[in-house]
Amino acid sequence: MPRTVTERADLVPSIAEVFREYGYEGASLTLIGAATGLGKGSLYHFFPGGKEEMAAAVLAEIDAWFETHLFALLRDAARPEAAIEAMFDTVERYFKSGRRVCLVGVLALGDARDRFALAVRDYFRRWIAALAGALVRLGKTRPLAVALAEEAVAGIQGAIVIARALEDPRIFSRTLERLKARLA
Amino acid sequence: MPRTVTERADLVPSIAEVFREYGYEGASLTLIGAATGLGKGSLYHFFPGGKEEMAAAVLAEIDAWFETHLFALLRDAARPEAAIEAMFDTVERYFKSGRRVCLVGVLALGDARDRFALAVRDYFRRWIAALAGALVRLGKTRPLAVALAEEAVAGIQGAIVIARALEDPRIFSRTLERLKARLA
DNA sequence: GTCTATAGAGTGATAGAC
DNA sequence: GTCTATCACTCTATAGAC
Repeated sequence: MPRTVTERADLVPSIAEVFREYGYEGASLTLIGAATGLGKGSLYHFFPGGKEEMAAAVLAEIDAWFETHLFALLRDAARPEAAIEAMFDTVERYFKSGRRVCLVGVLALGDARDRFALAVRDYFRRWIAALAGALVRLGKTRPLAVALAEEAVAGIQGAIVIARALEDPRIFSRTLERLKARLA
Repeated sequence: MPRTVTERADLVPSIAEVFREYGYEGASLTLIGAATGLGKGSLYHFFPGGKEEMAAAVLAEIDAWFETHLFALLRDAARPEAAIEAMFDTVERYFKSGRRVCLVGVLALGDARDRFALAVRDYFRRWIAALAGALVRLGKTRPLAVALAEEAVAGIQGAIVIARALEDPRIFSRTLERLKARLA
Protein backbone atom coordinates (compact mmCIF):
# COMPACT_ATOMS: atom_id res chain seq x y z
CA MET A 1 0.00 0.00 0.00
CA PRO A 2 1.47 3.40 -0.96
CA ARG A 3 2.30 5.76 1.78
CA THR A 4 1.31 9.13 0.33
CA VAL A 5 1.91 11.46 3.21
CA THR A 6 -1.03 13.75 3.86
CA GLU A 7 -1.21 16.83 6.00
CA ARG A 8 -4.23 17.41 8.15
CA ALA A 9 -4.46 20.99 6.88
CA ASP A 10 -4.69 19.77 3.28
CA LEU A 11 -7.85 17.83 4.09
CA VAL A 12 -9.77 20.71 5.59
CA PRO A 13 -10.88 22.46 2.37
CA SER A 14 -12.27 19.23 0.93
CA ILE A 15 -14.07 18.45 4.16
CA ALA A 16 -15.41 22.00 4.26
CA GLU A 17 -17.11 21.59 0.91
CA VAL A 18 -18.85 18.42 2.10
CA PHE A 19 -20.21 20.18 5.18
CA ARG A 20 -21.30 23.13 3.09
CA GLU A 21 -23.09 20.94 0.59
CA TYR A 22 -24.72 18.44 2.93
CA GLY A 23 -24.90 20.19 6.30
CA TYR A 24 -23.52 18.76 9.53
CA GLU A 25 -25.94 15.82 9.78
CA GLY A 26 -25.87 15.07 6.08
CA ALA A 27 -22.08 15.03 5.82
CA SER A 28 -21.39 11.34 6.35
CA LEU A 29 -17.95 9.90 6.86
CA THR A 30 -18.44 8.02 3.61
CA LEU A 31 -18.93 11.31 1.74
CA ILE A 32 -16.00 12.88 3.55
CA GLY A 33 -13.89 9.84 2.74
CA ALA A 34 -14.81 10.12 -0.93
CA ALA A 35 -14.04 13.86 -0.99
CA THR A 36 -10.65 13.43 0.64
CA GLY A 37 -9.76 10.09 -0.91
CA LEU A 38 -9.09 8.75 2.57
CA GLY A 39 -10.45 5.77 4.46
CA LYS A 40 -12.16 6.07 7.78
CA GLY A 41 -9.03 4.89 9.53
CA SER A 42 -6.98 7.75 8.13
CA LEU A 43 -9.68 10.26 8.90
CA TYR A 44 -9.69 9.16 12.54
CA HIS A 45 -5.92 9.34 12.56
CA PHE A 46 -6.05 13.03 11.66
CA PHE A 47 -9.24 13.82 13.58
CA PRO A 48 -9.43 11.57 16.66
CA GLY A 49 -12.55 13.46 17.74
CA GLY A 50 -14.37 12.26 14.65
CA LYS A 51 -16.90 14.31 12.78
CA GLU A 52 -17.16 16.98 15.43
CA GLU A 53 -13.43 17.63 15.33
CA MET A 54 -13.55 17.80 11.54
CA ALA A 55 -16.28 20.43 11.66
CA ALA A 56 -14.37 22.36 14.31
CA ALA A 57 -11.25 22.34 12.13
CA VAL A 58 -13.26 23.58 9.16
CA LEU A 59 -14.79 26.36 11.26
CA ALA A 60 -11.36 27.38 12.51
CA GLU A 61 -10.03 27.57 8.98
CA ILE A 62 -12.97 29.65 7.78
CA ASP A 63 -12.53 31.94 10.76
CA ALA A 64 -8.84 32.38 10.03
CA TRP A 65 -9.54 33.09 6.38
CA PHE A 66 -12.05 35.80 7.17
CA GLU A 67 -9.78 37.21 9.85
CA THR A 68 -6.91 37.78 7.42
CA HIS A 69 -8.88 38.57 4.26
CA LEU A 70 -11.64 40.68 5.79
CA PHE A 71 -11.63 41.56 9.46
CA ALA A 72 -7.98 42.61 9.68
CA LEU A 73 -8.29 44.77 6.58
CA LEU A 74 -11.37 46.49 7.96
CA ARG A 75 -9.57 47.18 11.23
CA ASP A 76 -6.24 48.35 9.87
CA ALA A 77 -6.95 49.98 6.53
CA ALA A 78 -5.68 53.51 6.11
CA ARG A 79 -8.71 54.14 3.90
CA PRO A 80 -11.78 52.53 5.49
CA GLU A 81 -13.81 53.36 2.41
CA ALA A 82 -11.58 51.18 0.25
CA ALA A 83 -11.61 48.39 2.83
CA ILE A 84 -15.42 48.30 2.84
CA GLU A 85 -15.51 48.29 -0.94
CA ALA A 86 -12.99 45.43 -0.88
CA MET A 87 -15.10 43.57 1.69
CA PHE A 88 -18.06 43.42 -0.65
CA ASP A 89 -15.87 42.26 -3.53
CA THR A 90 -14.34 39.56 -1.35
CA VAL A 91 -17.75 38.43 -0.11
CA GLU A 92 -19.10 38.31 -3.66
CA ARG A 93 -16.23 36.11 -4.74
CA TYR A 94 -16.07 33.95 -1.60
CA PHE A 95 -19.74 33.02 -1.70
CA LYS A 96 -19.67 32.69 -5.49
CA SER A 97 -22.61 35.06 -5.90
CA GLY A 98 -24.65 33.06 -3.43
CA ARG A 99 -24.01 29.68 -5.02
CA ARG A 100 -21.83 28.78 -2.07
CA VAL A 101 -23.47 28.89 1.33
CA CYS A 102 -21.98 30.31 4.50
CA LEU A 103 -21.16 27.28 6.63
CA VAL A 104 -21.11 29.40 9.77
CA GLY A 105 -24.65 30.55 9.01
CA VAL A 106 -25.77 27.00 8.26
CA LEU A 107 -24.39 25.84 11.60
CA ALA A 108 -26.12 28.75 13.37
CA LEU A 109 -29.48 27.58 12.06
CA GLY A 110 -28.91 23.84 12.35
CA ASP A 111 -29.34 21.34 15.11
CA ALA A 112 -25.61 21.10 15.79
CA ARG A 113 -25.68 24.77 16.72
CA ASP A 114 -24.98 24.23 20.42
CA ARG A 115 -21.81 22.34 19.66
CA PHE A 116 -20.28 25.23 17.75
CA ALA A 117 -22.09 28.11 19.39
CA LEU A 118 -18.93 29.81 20.64
CA ALA A 119 -17.12 29.79 17.31
CA VAL A 120 -20.25 30.87 15.44
CA ARG A 121 -20.95 33.75 17.81
CA ASP A 122 -17.36 34.90 17.73
CA TYR A 123 -17.20 34.93 13.95
CA PHE A 124 -20.24 37.18 13.53
CA ARG A 125 -19.34 39.39 16.48
CA ARG A 126 -15.91 40.09 15.08
CA TRP A 127 -17.24 40.74 11.59
CA ILE A 128 -19.80 43.25 12.88
CA ALA A 129 -17.26 44.88 15.21
CA ALA A 130 -14.62 45.23 12.48
CA LEU A 131 -17.11 46.71 10.03
CA ALA A 132 -18.56 49.05 12.63
CA GLY A 133 -15.05 50.25 13.51
CA ALA A 134 -14.35 51.08 9.88
CA LEU A 135 -17.60 53.02 9.69
CA VAL A 136 -16.70 54.99 12.80
CA ARG A 137 -13.41 55.96 11.20
CA LEU A 138 -15.46 57.06 8.21
CA GLY A 139 -17.13 59.60 10.48
CA LYS A 140 -20.32 57.80 11.56
CA THR A 141 -21.38 57.90 15.18
CA ARG A 142 -20.80 54.62 16.99
CA PRO A 143 -24.49 53.69 17.39
CA LEU A 144 -25.16 54.33 13.71
CA ALA A 145 -22.03 52.45 12.71
CA VAL A 146 -23.06 49.40 14.73
CA ALA A 147 -26.58 49.51 13.31
CA LEU A 148 -25.29 49.71 9.74
CA ALA A 149 -22.78 46.93 10.34
CA GLU A 150 -25.46 44.64 11.74
CA GLU A 151 -27.70 45.43 8.81
CA ALA A 152 -24.94 44.68 6.30
CA VAL A 153 -23.80 41.39 7.83
CA ALA A 154 -27.38 40.19 8.29
CA GLY A 155 -28.16 41.31 4.75
CA ILE A 156 -25.31 39.24 3.36
CA GLN A 157 -26.56 36.14 5.18
CA GLY A 158 -30.09 36.78 3.99
CA ALA A 159 -28.90 37.31 0.44
CA ILE A 160 -27.36 33.84 0.48
CA VAL A 161 -30.64 32.30 1.66
CA ILE A 162 -32.69 34.14 -0.96
CA ALA A 163 -30.25 33.48 -3.79
CA ARG A 164 -30.32 29.76 -3.01
CA ALA A 165 -34.08 29.71 -2.61
CA LEU A 166 -34.71 31.51 -5.88
CA GLU A 167 -31.79 29.74 -7.58
CA ASP A 168 -30.73 33.11 -8.89
CA PRO A 169 -27.17 34.35 -8.22
CA ARG A 170 -28.04 37.77 -9.62
CA ILE A 171 -30.21 38.57 -6.60
CA PHE A 172 -27.16 38.01 -4.42
CA SER A 173 -25.02 40.50 -6.35
CA ARG A 174 -27.91 42.95 -6.54
CA THR A 175 -28.50 42.80 -2.78
CA LEU A 176 -24.81 43.27 -2.06
CA GLU A 177 -24.78 46.40 -4.20
CA ARG A 178 -27.71 47.81 -2.27
CA LEU A 179 -26.11 47.00 1.07
CA LYS A 180 -22.91 48.70 -0.04
CA ALA A 181 -24.89 51.81 -0.97
CA ARG A 182 -26.51 51.83 2.49
CA LEU A 183 -23.07 52.20 4.09
CA ALA A 184 -21.97 55.12 1.94
CA MET B 1 -55.26 -0.85 22.06
CA PRO B 2 -56.76 2.61 22.50
CA ARG B 3 -58.22 4.17 19.46
CA THR B 4 -57.78 7.88 20.04
CA VAL B 5 -58.73 9.37 16.74
CA THR B 6 -56.14 11.73 15.33
CA GLU B 7 -56.39 14.09 12.37
CA ARG B 8 -53.48 14.37 10.03
CA ALA B 9 -53.68 18.16 10.22
CA ASP B 10 -53.26 18.04 14.01
CA LEU B 11 -49.90 16.34 13.64
CA VAL B 12 -48.36 18.87 11.28
CA PRO B 13 -47.47 21.57 13.84
CA SER B 14 -45.67 19.07 16.09
CA ILE B 15 -43.79 17.64 13.14
CA ALA B 16 -42.95 21.15 11.99
CA GLU B 17 -41.22 21.92 15.27
CA VAL B 18 -39.06 18.79 14.95
CA PHE B 19 -37.95 19.77 11.45
CA ARG B 20 -37.27 23.30 12.60
CA GLU B 21 -35.22 22.16 15.56
CA TYR B 22 -33.27 19.33 13.95
CA GLY B 23 -33.33 20.06 10.22
CA TYR B 24 -34.47 17.60 7.58
CA GLU B 25 -31.68 15.07 8.08
CA GLY B 26 -31.67 15.39 11.83
CA ALA B 27 -35.41 14.91 12.24
CA SER B 28 -35.59 11.15 12.80
CA LEU B 29 -38.82 9.20 12.86
CA THR B 30 -38.08 8.40 16.47
CA LEU B 31 -38.04 12.11 17.31
CA ILE B 32 -41.15 12.72 15.24
CA GLY B 33 -42.85 9.81 16.97
CA ALA B 34 -41.95 11.23 20.36
CA ALA B 35 -43.16 14.71 19.40
CA THR B 36 -46.49 13.47 18.10
CA GLY B 37 -46.96 10.64 20.57
CA LEU B 38 -47.54 8.27 17.66
CA GLY B 39 -45.86 5.06 16.59
CA LYS B 40 -44.38 4.49 13.18
CA GLY B 41 -47.47 2.65 12.08
CA SER B 42 -49.66 5.65 12.66
CA LEU B 43 -47.19 8.03 11.10
CA TYR B 44 -47.05 5.94 7.95
CA HIS B 45 -50.80 5.65 8.00
CA PHE B 46 -51.11 9.43 7.73
CA PHE B 47 -48.02 9.99 5.60
CA PRO B 48 -47.55 6.98 3.31
CA GLY B 49 -44.70 8.83 1.62
CA GLY B 50 -42.74 8.84 4.86
CA LYS B 51 -40.48 11.63 5.96
CA GLU B 52 -40.54 13.43 2.65
CA GLU B 53 -44.33 13.61 2.69
CA MET B 54 -44.24 14.87 6.26
CA ALA B 55 -41.87 17.67 5.32
CA ALA B 56 -44.00 18.51 2.28
CA ALA B 57 -47.08 18.71 4.48
CA VAL B 58 -45.27 21.00 6.89
CA LEU B 59 -44.09 23.22 4.05
CA ALA B 60 -47.63 23.38 2.66
CA GLU B 61 -48.99 24.40 6.02
CA ILE B 62 -46.38 27.11 6.48
CA ASP B 63 -47.08 28.34 2.97
CA ALA B 64 -50.82 28.48 3.63
CA TRP B 65 -50.26 30.30 6.90
CA PHE B 66 -48.14 32.98 5.28
CA GLU B 67 -50.53 33.22 2.36
CA THR B 68 -53.50 34.08 4.58
CA HIS B 69 -51.71 36.01 7.32
CA LEU B 70 -49.24 37.95 5.20
CA PHE B 71 -49.32 37.71 1.42
CA ALA B 72 -53.07 38.13 1.00
CA LEU B 73 -53.11 41.13 3.33
CA LEU B 74 -50.26 42.77 1.41
CA ARG B 75 -52.08 42.21 -1.88
CA ASP B 76 -55.58 43.25 -0.83
CA ALA B 77 -55.15 45.86 1.88
CA ALA B 78 -56.89 49.16 1.25
CA ARG B 79 -54.03 50.83 3.12
CA PRO B 80 -50.73 49.24 2.02
CA GLU B 81 -48.90 51.21 4.68
CA ALA B 82 -50.85 49.47 7.43
CA ALA B 83 -50.39 46.08 5.78
CA ILE B 84 -46.62 46.52 5.70
CA GLU B 85 -46.60 47.62 9.32
CA ALA B 86 -48.68 44.55 10.17
CA MET B 87 -46.30 42.33 8.19
CA PHE B 88 -43.38 43.27 10.40
CA ASP B 89 -45.44 42.70 13.54
CA THR B 90 -46.54 39.30 12.29
CA VAL B 91 -42.98 38.34 11.34
CA GLU B 92 -41.69 39.43 14.74
CA ARG B 93 -44.26 37.27 16.47
CA TYR B 94 -44.07 34.30 14.10
CA PHE B 95 -40.30 33.94 14.38
CA LYS B 96 -40.40 34.72 18.10
CA SER B 97 -37.84 37.49 17.74
CA GLY B 98 -35.48 35.18 15.90
CA ARG B 99 -35.69 32.34 18.43
CA ARG B 100 -37.66 30.32 15.91
CA VAL B 101 -35.99 29.65 12.59
CA CYS B 102 -37.59 29.87 9.19
CA LEU B 103 -37.96 26.26 8.03
CA VAL B 104 -38.24 27.38 4.43
CA GLY B 105 -34.92 29.16 4.74
CA VAL B 106 -33.33 26.17 6.45
CA LEU B 107 -34.47 23.91 3.62
CA ALA B 108 -33.14 26.41 1.06
CA LEU B 109 -29.66 26.14 2.58
CA GLY B 110 -29.71 22.44 3.38
CA ASP B 111 -28.92 19.33 1.45
CA ALA B 112 -32.57 18.38 0.94
CA ARG B 113 -32.99 21.61 -1.00
CA ASP B 114 -33.54 19.93 -4.39
CA ARG B 115 -36.47 17.92 -3.05
CA PHE B 116 -38.38 21.02 -2.00
CA ALA B 117 -36.94 23.52 -4.44
CA LEU B 118 -40.28 24.33 -6.04
CA ALA B 119 -42.13 25.03 -2.80
CA VAL B 120 -39.20 27.02 -1.40
CA ARG B 121 -38.84 29.15 -4.52
CA ASP B 122 -42.56 29.78 -4.69
CA TYR B 123 -42.78 30.90 -1.07
CA PHE B 124 -40.10 33.54 -1.40
CA ARG B 125 -41.24 34.66 -4.84
CA ARG B 126 -44.77 35.26 -3.64
CA TRP B 127 -43.58 37.06 -0.53
CA ILE B 128 -41.38 39.43 -2.54
CA ALA B 129 -44.08 39.95 -5.18
CA ALA B 130 -46.79 40.71 -2.61
CA LEU B 131 -44.58 43.17 -0.75
CA ALA B 132 -43.42 44.83 -3.97
CA GLY B 133 -47.04 45.20 -5.04
CA ALA B 134 -47.91 46.97 -1.81
CA LEU B 135 -44.95 49.30 -2.27
CA VAL B 136 -46.06 50.14 -5.80
CA ARG B 137 -49.48 51.05 -4.48
CA LEU B 138 -47.68 53.28 -2.01
CA GLY B 139 -46.32 55.22 -4.93
CA LYS B 140 -42.90 53.66 -5.53
CA THR B 141 -41.80 52.84 -9.04
CA ARG B 142 -41.88 49.13 -9.82
CA PRO B 143 -38.08 48.64 -9.99
CA LEU B 144 -37.58 50.42 -6.68
CA ALA B 145 -40.43 48.49 -5.09
CA VAL B 146 -38.95 45.16 -6.16
CA ALA B 147 -35.51 46.17 -4.93
CA LEU B 148 -36.88 47.22 -1.54
CA ALA B 149 -38.98 44.06 -1.24
CA GLU B 150 -35.98 41.85 -1.99
CA GLU B 151 -33.93 43.76 0.55
CA ALA B 152 -36.61 43.39 3.24
CA VAL B 153 -37.25 39.67 2.75
CA ALA B 154 -33.53 38.89 2.57
CA GLY B 155 -33.00 41.10 5.62
CA ILE B 156 -35.55 39.13 7.62
CA GLN B 157 -33.85 35.85 6.75
CA GLY B 158 -30.47 37.29 7.62
CA ALA B 159 -31.80 38.65 10.89
CA ILE B 160 -32.84 35.13 11.88
CA VAL B 161 -29.35 33.80 11.14
CA ILE B 162 -27.64 36.57 13.08
CA ALA B 163 -30.03 36.45 16.02
CA ARG B 164 -29.42 32.70 16.34
CA ALA B 165 -25.69 33.05 15.91
CA LEU B 166 -25.38 35.80 18.51
CA GLU B 167 -28.07 34.22 20.69
CA ASP B 168 -29.61 37.65 20.99
CA PRO B 169 -33.28 38.14 20.07
CA ARG B 170 -32.92 41.92 20.38
CA ILE B 171 -30.81 42.09 17.23
CA PHE B 172 -33.71 40.49 15.37
CA SER B 173 -36.21 43.11 16.52
CA ARG B 174 -33.70 45.89 15.94
CA THR B 175 -33.01 44.75 12.39
CA LEU B 176 -36.72 44.46 11.62
CA GLU B 177 -37.21 48.05 12.77
CA ARG B 178 -34.47 49.23 10.45
CA LEU B 179 -35.87 47.26 7.52
CA LYS B 180 -39.28 48.76 8.15
CA ALA B 181 -37.79 52.25 8.11
CA ARG B 182 -36.13 51.49 4.75
CA LEU B 183 -39.52 50.89 3.18
CA ALA B 184 -41.09 54.14 4.39
C1' DG C 1 -67.05 -8.15 8.46
C1' DT C 2 -64.91 -3.96 7.11
C1' DC C 3 -62.53 0.10 7.68
C1' DT C 4 -59.48 3.12 10.21
C1' DA C 5 -56.21 4.23 13.69
C1' DT C 6 -52.94 2.21 16.37
C1' DA C 7 -48.49 -0.23 18.06
C1' DG C 8 -44.16 -2.00 17.45
C1' DA C 9 -41.13 -6.00 16.03
C1' DG C 10 -38.39 -6.68 12.21
C1' DT C 11 -36.20 -5.35 7.43
C1' DG C 12 -31.71 -4.11 5.19
C1' DA C 13 -28.81 -0.29 4.77
C1' DT C 14 -25.76 2.84 6.61
C1' DA C 15 -24.32 5.80 10.24
C1' DG C 16 -20.16 7.14 13.25
C1' DA C 17 -16.69 5.14 16.30
C1' DC C 18 -12.69 2.74 16.70
C1' DG D 1 -12.46 -3.27 8.02
C1' DT D 2 -15.39 -4.21 12.06
C1' DC D 3 -18.31 -2.89 15.34
C1' DT D 4 -22.90 -1.47 17.31
C1' DA D 5 -26.51 1.82 17.03
C1' DT D 6 -29.72 3.89 14.47
C1' DC D 7 -31.75 5.10 10.23
C1' DA D 8 -36.12 5.06 7.09
C1' DC D 9 -39.31 2.04 6.25
C1' DT D 10 -42.41 -2.50 6.03
C1' DC D 11 -45.38 -5.59 7.92
C1' DT D 12 -48.30 -8.01 10.90
C1' DA D 13 -51.46 -7.68 14.53
C1' DT D 14 -55.10 -5.53 17.02
C1' DA D 15 -58.73 -2.53 18.88
C1' DG D 16 -62.89 -0.29 18.23
C1' DA D 17 -66.47 2.26 15.15
C1' DC D 18 -69.66 1.28 11.85
